[in-house]
Amino acid sequence: MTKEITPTMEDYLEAIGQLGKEGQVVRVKNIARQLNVKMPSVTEALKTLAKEGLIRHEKYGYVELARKGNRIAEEIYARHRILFKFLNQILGLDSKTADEDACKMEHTISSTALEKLVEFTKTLESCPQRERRLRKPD
Amino acid sequence: MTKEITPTMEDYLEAIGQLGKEGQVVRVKNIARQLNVKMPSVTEALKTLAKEGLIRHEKYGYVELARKGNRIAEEIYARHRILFKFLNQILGLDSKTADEDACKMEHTISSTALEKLVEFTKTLESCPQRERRLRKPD
DNA sequence: AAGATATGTTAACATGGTCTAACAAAGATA
DNA sequence: TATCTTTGTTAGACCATGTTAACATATCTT
Repeated sequence: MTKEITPTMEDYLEAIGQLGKEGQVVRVKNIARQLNVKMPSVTEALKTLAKEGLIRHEKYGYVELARKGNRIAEEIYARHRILFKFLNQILGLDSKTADEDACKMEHTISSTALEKLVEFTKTLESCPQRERRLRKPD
Repeated sequence: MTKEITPTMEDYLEAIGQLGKEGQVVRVKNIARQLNVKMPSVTEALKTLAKEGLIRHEKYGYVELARKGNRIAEEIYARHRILFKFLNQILGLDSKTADEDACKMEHTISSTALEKLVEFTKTLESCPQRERRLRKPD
């Protein structure tokens, strides 16, 4: 166990986390819609995630994150937010594109880079003459 | 033709471009070493690329980028440089990590984000009080 | 030119992710 | 409760990418 988890599986965990957070019941159908895949793909993925102990899921039932899965989901989502903020607020990218880009980059950027990015963003925000860059993103 | 090209194929084109630029003869073995894969994977990839008209390659012979393949290789490499510069010089990431991260992100970041990043980097470079951030990266 | 070495290719297989079509279970409603 | 609708699963296919092992060609050295 504790195999390497793939970007795709990270996406599934993140989606499950998001849906759960929105108070919705987490069902195969919702996950499928969220990730733009068909239901059989979800079923398949859930099998994998359950095997790794990252979620709980019984046939025809709801889906829940296990402790470990939740940790990963949170982590990925945090990455997403950091990237989104940078792309949208600092670079001034429109929010749709910023979100799409964040979705892809959140799986590949190194932790070190991410830390630097947080630090950097913080510095910029407290920089008196940031207005040139920080004008309304969308 | 003009099918969607995958990140993996982009990597092959980029590697071929790099090796060519270094004056080296481009051979299967070199590409394999560069990309950390075995030779049969390269052979396979070259077949795909040739079918798409992106490279020229005859059995047991050298490899050359076709016009279209070269265009893509250059494009990807340009993305790489932009990302590397930002990660290394602006964020202060060590050059090894910056290179690795750039390698992955170069395939996924949107053109719009990339343009903004160039602009942003330029602005920062001409910013009088950038020294806090632009201290020796490695 | 002959044989040894280096390089390249093919074949067979594995993995991960997706899909469609067909079937199964659950839930809603008459 | 019997049936219809919605949701979920299974089976089977496909594509992209990679591997190892075996074979083929080229190149080098004598």
